Amino acid sequence: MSKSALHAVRGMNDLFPEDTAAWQVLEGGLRDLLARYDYGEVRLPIVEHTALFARAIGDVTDIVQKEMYTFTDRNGDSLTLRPEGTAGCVRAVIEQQRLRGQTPRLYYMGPMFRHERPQKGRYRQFYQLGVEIFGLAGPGTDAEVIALSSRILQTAGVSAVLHLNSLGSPEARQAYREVLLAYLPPQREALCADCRERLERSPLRVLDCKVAGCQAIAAGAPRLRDHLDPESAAHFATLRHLLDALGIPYMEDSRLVRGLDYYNRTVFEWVTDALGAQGTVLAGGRYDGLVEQLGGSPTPAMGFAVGLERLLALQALQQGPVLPQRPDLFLGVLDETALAGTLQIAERLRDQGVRVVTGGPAGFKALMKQAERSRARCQALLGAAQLGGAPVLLKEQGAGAQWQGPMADLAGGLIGLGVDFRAPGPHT
RNA sequence: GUGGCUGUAGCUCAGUCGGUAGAGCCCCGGAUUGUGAUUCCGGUUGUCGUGGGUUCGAGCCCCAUCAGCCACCCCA
Repeated sequence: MSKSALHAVRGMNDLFPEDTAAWQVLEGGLRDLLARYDYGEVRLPIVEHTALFARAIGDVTDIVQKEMYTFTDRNGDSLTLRPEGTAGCVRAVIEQQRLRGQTPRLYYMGPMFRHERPQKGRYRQFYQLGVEIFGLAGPGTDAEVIALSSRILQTAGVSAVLHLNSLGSPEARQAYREVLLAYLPPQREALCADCRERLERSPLRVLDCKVAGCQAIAAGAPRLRDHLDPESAAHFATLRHLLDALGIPYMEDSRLVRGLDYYNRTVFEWVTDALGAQGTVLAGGRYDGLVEQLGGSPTPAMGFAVGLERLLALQALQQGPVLPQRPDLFLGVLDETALAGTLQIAERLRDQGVRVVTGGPAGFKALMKQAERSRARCQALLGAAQLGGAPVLLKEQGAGAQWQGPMADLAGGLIGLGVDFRAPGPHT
């Protein structure tokens, strides 16, 4: 395809009702769930000043170095399409003074942008649910947040494995980094090319390299959990105890190191092997230093993000497809002269909550086909005769149950056929 | 950013040695029919991803490019 105005930008997808049905059901379920944990929605800008992401995420991370959609606006400011949500959310709570003696529990759902090569489970515009809680430092918060993350997967009807680790305090992490830098360089030649790079930038990442040779070296490396500061070790121990008490199984994964710089202490990921290479469905952790780093007063915080495409992909795999809602009634117009009357009837039925789709004017057979394609529960065809008072034949599609009566009683006919349009829907 | 595979009708795909574009499904109209099936008749399927090049002639060969898929990297 040529790079024309008629093509969506690479890695950015169009979603039609076949797809959005599952999205809407999921989003509705997630909002209900979040309300039960007393999280409130924030709607934040999709664009922020570039410097915010550089400062929050870390200058040397891949996201900042090569994945951001950055542009200069008409004022000459450097702006960036958000590659993740935490930075903007932290900026907002500082700027809007939400941290004075308060402990906001916030969530957001929306698109994020990263300029990466698209593949399964990875897109340049992708959607995340992000959850953030501020002002609470205790392990009970970590446990509750992880419990919430577990319920999110449960709400989607999805199963995955929880990986859990503690990065300790920044100081402990720095000290451990030194330990690693004493252990790894002598074996430099045995490491893969990528890991030799990592030695400079991010030695902790060598630990979760997939190359066999590196894994062997990583297995013999000093472990982070043996180098935690006492407070972090106690925090982590309590957290594990609480998770046990909540009945949430986890896998301690000492090689779990999140990619963003701002994490400390608890980090966790829900991982599946069913989605190919992009197995992380939900991930997050504690970031006690970030608020202060961005100019706020010192405030502990934690949060996580769920990749909605990945969650839905896993759901489709484990639960099957979610079908769009079916209309209750297809109303076909047989004669041009019946058009106005049919539209009036349709409007009246919609007043009563019936999901109505109309078709025509068209020939008899064409209407039957349209009715079938509409997936409506029931169908009725109206011509001049029916509008003139002749009985209307209401049929349940597929099943064959029928009702016959005056046009004004169509709603009653639907009820007679077991179509309960009066049940409150999710949006009433 | 790197690599492998793939782009032909709305969908699934054929297309031989380089010789004017095909099938099935779907869709539309009609016949038959008991208000949708079956059967039958007829009809539209199209920038062969795009742009160049070679050639008398390119869906096919060459180059470039775009897109999709998968993996690396990284991440949700």
